Amino acid sequence: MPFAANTVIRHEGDAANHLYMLHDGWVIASAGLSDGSRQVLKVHFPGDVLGAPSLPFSCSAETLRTLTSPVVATVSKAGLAEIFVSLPRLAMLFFLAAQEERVFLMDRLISVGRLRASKRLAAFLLHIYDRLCAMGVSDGAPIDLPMSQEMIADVLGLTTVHTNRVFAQLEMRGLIARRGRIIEFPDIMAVRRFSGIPTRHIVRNQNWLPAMLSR
Amino acid sequence: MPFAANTVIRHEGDAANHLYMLHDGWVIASAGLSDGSRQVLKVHFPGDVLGAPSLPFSCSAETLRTLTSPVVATVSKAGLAEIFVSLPRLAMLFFLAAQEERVFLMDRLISVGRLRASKRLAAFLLHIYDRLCAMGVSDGAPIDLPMSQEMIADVLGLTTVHTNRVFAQLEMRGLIARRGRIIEFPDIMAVRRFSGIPTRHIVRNQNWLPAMLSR
DNA sequence: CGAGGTATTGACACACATCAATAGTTGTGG
DNA sequence: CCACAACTATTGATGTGTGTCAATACCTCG
Repeated sequence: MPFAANTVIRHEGDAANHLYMLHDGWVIASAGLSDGSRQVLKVHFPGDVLGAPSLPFSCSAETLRTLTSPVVATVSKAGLAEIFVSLPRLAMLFFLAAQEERVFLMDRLISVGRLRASKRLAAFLLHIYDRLCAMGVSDGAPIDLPMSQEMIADVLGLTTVHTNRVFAQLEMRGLIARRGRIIEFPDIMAVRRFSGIPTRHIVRNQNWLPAMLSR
Repeated sequence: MPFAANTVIRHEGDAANHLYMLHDGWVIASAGLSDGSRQVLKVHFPGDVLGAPSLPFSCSAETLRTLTSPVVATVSKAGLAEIFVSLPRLAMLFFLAAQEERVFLMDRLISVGRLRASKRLAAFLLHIYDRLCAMGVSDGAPIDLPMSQEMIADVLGLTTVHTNRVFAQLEMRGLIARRGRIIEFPDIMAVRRFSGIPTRHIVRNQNWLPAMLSR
C-alpha cells in the first residue's frame, strides 16, 4: 500500500488494530505533549515493523508519519498470532527485532539523558549512518537525511535554534560536512569516538534459534 | 537463585548467554559512559524478564545490579527457543512484554527529552506507583523506594543536587509527602495531570492471542 | 513573483550543573 | 554500646548550556 509523503499513517490514541511492514521509504514515530512539544521516538527504514509497541495497549502510543513516499503492508493481529503458531523461527526473529529496538531506545535515552547537545547530534547521525550501512545503502558515502532541522531537534530533545547551532559546531570541528541535507563524515571513527555511545554488534542467524522449517 | 543486595548480576560488555526471570526483589538496569556518568534504563520488579535486550547482540548492553536481595531464575537461549517452538501463546506474551517495555522506554525518552525536572520526577514516581499498583502491592498506599537520590538522578538524567531540590519542590507544591524514602501521594490525580505523560492502559488476555494449549 | 516553509544569526533569560560545605544516617568493628 | 567511617541528604553560591524571542536570509514551489 503506497502513501504520500508527510501523511499520518496512524495517530497516537487511535485504535491499534494492526501492524505495518515498511517495504520502502522513511517513516517517523513520534509522540506529542499537551504543551505542543513533540518527541520523535524512532526513524523507521525499509524492513522495519511499524506500530508493534502499541499492541499490548488499548490505543496507539505513537503517531506514524511518512517522510518520503513509503510502501507499507498491513498485518492483522490474527496474522501475527498465526505466525507465532506456525513459524516459530520467524516469531523468534520478530522477538529479537523488538529487543534490538529496545537497545536503540536505551541508547537514545543515554544520549538525551547524559550527553551534551553536540554529542547527542553526533550519536544520532552515526546511528542513522550505521543503519544505512547495514542496509547496504551507504558505506562511507554521504547520507541524505530527508528531515528538517526541526524534526531532528524533536529527535534530540532540543530546540530548532540550538540544533542549528550544534550542526554548525560539528561542521567547524570538521566532524561533518554539509551540502543542504546531505551529510558527509570525513572521519567516521572520530565521530564515533566523539559521540560516546558504544558501537553495537548485532549477531544474525544465531545457532540457538529454532530451525527454519519446524513442522 | 538468591542474590545479595547491591550486587552486579551481569555487567555491560559481558557475554549475554541467558535471560533471567526476576521472582522477588528489585533490580536496576543501567549503562555507564566513559566520563563516569551513568543512565538508569529500567527499574525491574518481580515478574520482569531481565537481560532480554542484549539477546541480539554479541555482548550485554546493560548492567544488571540488585537493589534489594532478589530471587532470580536463569533461562538459557535454548530454553527460550524451546518456548517459541512448543508454547506459542507464552512466546506471544514474551513478545508483548517486550513491546510494553518499548513503550515505557518511549515514555522515559519523552520525559527526559521534553519535560522539565519537576515533571520528570513526578512522571517517574507515578510510573513506579502504577506498576506497584498493577502488582497489587500498593493501591493508594505510600510507596517505599529502595533507591538513593543519586540513583533516581541517574534515572532522570539529572544531578544528585538538582534531584534533591526537585524533591523539595514537589513536596512544597503538595504533590508528594516524604518520610525518608517512603513517598506518599496526597492527590494522585494532581500528580498525573502535572506529569504530562498519558496514562497507558494495558489490555490483558487479548482474544486474538494463540490458544493456551495449541498442540 | 509572491508565499510559506526552512535555515541562520543575535541578544538575553533561565533551568540545571558545578563546586563546596554541613548535617544526617547507616553500618561496622572494637 | 559506643566510635568512627562511609554513604546519603540538604543547602548555598556561582557558572554555563540550552531555551526563548526576534529578525533576516534562503529556498522551493505554486
